[in-house]
Amino acid sequence: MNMDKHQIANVLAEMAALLDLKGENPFKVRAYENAARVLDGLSQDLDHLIARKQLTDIKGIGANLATHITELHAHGTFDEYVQLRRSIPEGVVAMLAIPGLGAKKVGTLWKKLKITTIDELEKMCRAGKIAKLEGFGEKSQEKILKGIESVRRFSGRHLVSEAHVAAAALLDAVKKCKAVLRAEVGGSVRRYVETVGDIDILVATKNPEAVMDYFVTLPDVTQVVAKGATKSSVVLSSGINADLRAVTEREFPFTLHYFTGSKAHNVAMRSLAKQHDMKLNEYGLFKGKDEKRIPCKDEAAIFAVFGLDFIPPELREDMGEMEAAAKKSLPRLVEQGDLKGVLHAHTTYSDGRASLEEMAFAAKKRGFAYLGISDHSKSAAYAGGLSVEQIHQQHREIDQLNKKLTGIRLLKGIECDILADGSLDYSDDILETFDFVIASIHSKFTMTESEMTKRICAAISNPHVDILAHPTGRLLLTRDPYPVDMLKVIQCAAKQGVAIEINSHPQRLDLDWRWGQQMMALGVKTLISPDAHSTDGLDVVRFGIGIARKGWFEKEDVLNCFGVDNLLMHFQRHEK
DNA sequence: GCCGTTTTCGGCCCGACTGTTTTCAGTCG
Repeated sequence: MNMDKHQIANVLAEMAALLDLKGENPFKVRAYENAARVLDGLSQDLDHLIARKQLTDIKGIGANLATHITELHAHGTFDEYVQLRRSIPEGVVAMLAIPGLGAKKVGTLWKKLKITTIDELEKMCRAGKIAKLEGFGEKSQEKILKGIESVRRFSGRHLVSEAHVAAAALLDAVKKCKAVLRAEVGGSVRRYVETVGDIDILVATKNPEAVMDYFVTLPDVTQVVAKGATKSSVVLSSGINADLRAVTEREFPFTLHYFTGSKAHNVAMRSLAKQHDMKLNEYGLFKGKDEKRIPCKDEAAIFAVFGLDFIPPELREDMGEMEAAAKKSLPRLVEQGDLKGVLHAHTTYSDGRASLEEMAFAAKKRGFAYLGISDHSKSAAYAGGLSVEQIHQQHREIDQLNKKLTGIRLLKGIECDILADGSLDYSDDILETFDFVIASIHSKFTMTESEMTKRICAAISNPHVDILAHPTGRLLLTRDPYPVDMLKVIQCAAKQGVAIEINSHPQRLDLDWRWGQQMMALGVKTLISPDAHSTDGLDVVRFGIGIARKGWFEKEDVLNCFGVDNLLMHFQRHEK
């Protein structure tokens, strides 16, 4: 079986966990974790690298991992992996997901009490057997039970959209504490990762004790996991975990940087500091043997010490941002204010809840100069897809509204289903009548990767198609993406001059931002679209902006940062 | 496991909090 890089990354990450459980050298464990992360974010063609034996050119992949990756790519497995898996039950690996349990403790539970599933662990806790185990106690037992509950209830991850709302509310609440001088949200929320495990709040204060007392007694806190002098950890009513760190004002920029991460970015920064004979931690930057403190008033000053431009939080994934910052070639990331309009909105003509006119007003109210309507096409029967007659009717209504309305222009579009064979839902003479055509998949997800890739490439090769929407079909925390060779799709989009959407729906956030740099290298544009099914649905573009920034996109790469004339010209030129 | 303009061997980021211990290992970020 042939594995793609994400499947291989999953195996390597599992290897890391298995090795950890075996008590292997922690640096070996880290090497596997690191390789998994690198592969997940790899923009080059893996087949190509393997064929040319260039895997070891990638930082973090040496001779051994290159062999394993090559083996996985060709056969879907390798000897050491098979043996390790055979020696450790699946349920034991699953126990690692329980907060408070790491490899060492899980190893003890497994070896001493022969526990191999989370269910068994729960029974043993309830029977009071865990508390008697050496190194454990009553509190550990309690904590494990709570941990099991949280794993089951929330599987530990949350959509960044939900986390953002919760984090903003929490930050507001924290700022109301008189002892708080400065406060910011850090962590994966600040980096805009599509799903997050918890919320990190960083605070500057002269009185950390007062801040901690205040924090753990906020009304939204349902459980206090830990409370210390500078760090506390709680569970909010939404089920999201939140951590708070309190430091001095002098330390704050370093704390904010450190707790924004990512882990990989921090490791890179600390290594860089070390090369400069400095030490970087969450409290400061220190030079030489006598650890002379180097003051920095903000994050930009920290980067500047190493000759780096300020790296926006979204880019801090150790995916080339350090090199770009050193070369002064970081992108000027797109901002919400750059959006001139939006495309991809539904109305009552198909499955939207608002009329054309209501959507037009809502878009205008949000400061957009144009709104591209794209209801579902006819085969999307479940969503009230439009018949040819309904299309004509909608176009007449749009023409009338455009005469009547000021300050907003409606564009005629369609979200056209890509059928199983890669053909589109309407004939060419119908497709020609739209200002723009979005193509997307809503059915027949179970195809092989090569079939699906062929299907999508066929669809976007139709000269009427301007945009490919939600290219992987994923629903975060709910449905995996369908199998598709994104690199081939991007190459095909480049050839056809087709843009690939960043769908801003909180559950989609699809395109995956990890493809951004590759898209821009090939000159493929994107579209930050709301996929709105109501007037409020227009507001989600702010999540799409976050993902676009994370993907290194600049406003020049984003179609709806174009003025309406340029946009229409772009679509027309592309059809010729 | 990986890596190298000090090194092909000996490093590999660093600190807080907890619980179970009487000085520290494990976990987490």
